[in-house]
Amino acid sequence: MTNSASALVIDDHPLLASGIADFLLSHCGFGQARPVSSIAEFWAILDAAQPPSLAVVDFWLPEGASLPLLVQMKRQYPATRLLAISADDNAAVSDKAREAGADGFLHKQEAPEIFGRAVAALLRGDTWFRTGPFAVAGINQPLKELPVTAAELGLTARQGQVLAMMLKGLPNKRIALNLSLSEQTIKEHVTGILERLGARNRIEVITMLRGKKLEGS
Amino acid sequence: MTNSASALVIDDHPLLASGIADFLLSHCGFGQARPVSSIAEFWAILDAAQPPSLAVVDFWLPEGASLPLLVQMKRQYPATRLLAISADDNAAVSDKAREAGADGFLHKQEAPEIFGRAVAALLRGDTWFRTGPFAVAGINQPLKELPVTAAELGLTARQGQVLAMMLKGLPNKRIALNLSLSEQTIKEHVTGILERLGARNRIEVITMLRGKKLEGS
DNA sequence: ACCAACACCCTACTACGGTAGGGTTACGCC
DNA sequence: GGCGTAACCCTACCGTAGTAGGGTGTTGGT
Repeated sequence: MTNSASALVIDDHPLLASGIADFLLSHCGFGQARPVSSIAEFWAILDAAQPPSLAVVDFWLPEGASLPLLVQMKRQYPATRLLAISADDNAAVSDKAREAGADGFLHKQEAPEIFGRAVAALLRGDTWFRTGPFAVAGINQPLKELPVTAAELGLTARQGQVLAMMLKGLPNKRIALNLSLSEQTIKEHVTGILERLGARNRIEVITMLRGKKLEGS
Repeated sequence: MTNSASALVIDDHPLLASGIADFLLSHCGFGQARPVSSIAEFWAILDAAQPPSLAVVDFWLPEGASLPLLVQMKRQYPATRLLAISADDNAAVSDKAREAGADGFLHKQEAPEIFGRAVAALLRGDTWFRTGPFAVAGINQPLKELPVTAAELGLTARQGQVLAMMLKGLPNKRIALNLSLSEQTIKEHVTGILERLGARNRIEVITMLRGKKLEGS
């Protein structure tokens, strides 16, 4: 074919967008591959030029902008193949992308070889979504959690242990059993934790420490 | 200088590692820049060759492996400059990296130009950590949250509204005020939600839906 | 020897969360 | 019309969460 494929790669990490664009040029036979890192730039290029054969879209664009972007792309440029990419291995993310109109989805941590195969599949008109044991995974995938020590929060060792179980959603009674203490003692530790963290109840603590994980389980 | 700099780039996203390595070669005057995407490969290369001038380390390596990696690198190859990179703009992450021995830290979404400046600073022997208003930001940064609709969870519209406030940590009384309903009605909606999601209490719901965000605020 | 901090125990109380049972209105469907 | 469902209200009950107040023993610092 004389007409080589063109691509637009949008990711808020410019280095990754460049890396992918380079890969498309050097390994996938693309004649043009342009990396962009902002939504505005993305639409500006589309307005000014021919729609590309392929658009690679980061799923986690700031403010959840990727889903509406996919929807609008599908509506406005149905000929452009849409490949969504994401850093986390969550089946729900893949489903969301497909619902929004993506023709394919894969993880950023895939080997370049796999990436190339997915791109080829999309250009052929096929789709590319993982199925199998992976897709069964339910609501909750291991999220990345920043480790925090009890000391960093100004808590004693015991309070740290109690807090760790609180964050798992355990009620006082079960925490007491786990630590072989009376429920009352747990309540006092909880009161201490609330005071220290400036929370009114355990629920505020949980929402406040979302995404953190106490060191030592 | 006749001796050009060498680098080792570790990131579990091969395309990003390659992108960064290419950038070091083409824009930062590096004579060698090797991308790797697994810990094992990383140490294997270090064992077999001269320690590089620079190691670029993704903060969110699987299983939280990056912090121990930084610590051991600092101990074993103190001459190698360590640059940690991360996708999220959380001050706590930067602090953690510094504590673990990194000489610099920056976000993946930084412009390549900034990235180049940070690399240059590290090679000079300087450090590179952001300070300023950014660093003041406390415990919680906006996390990426996968949007979910009430319908997807099998909930009615009202239950969805109640659930959204539950996930913010609001008590029934305040939810009732916000919706101009009696507290009792809220309790019934909560009971319905618990039943539908198979949870025993609201805390289980919150931990179960960690990282999700109900659509429509 | 003394004091402060921590950890542990107790009783007693208030407030919030959640369930059960019973009742009203409004909407859409067969 | 009759039916189901969702939404709204009420009283009543029970279990958990959290506070207050008072007590014991241990540890580490001055």
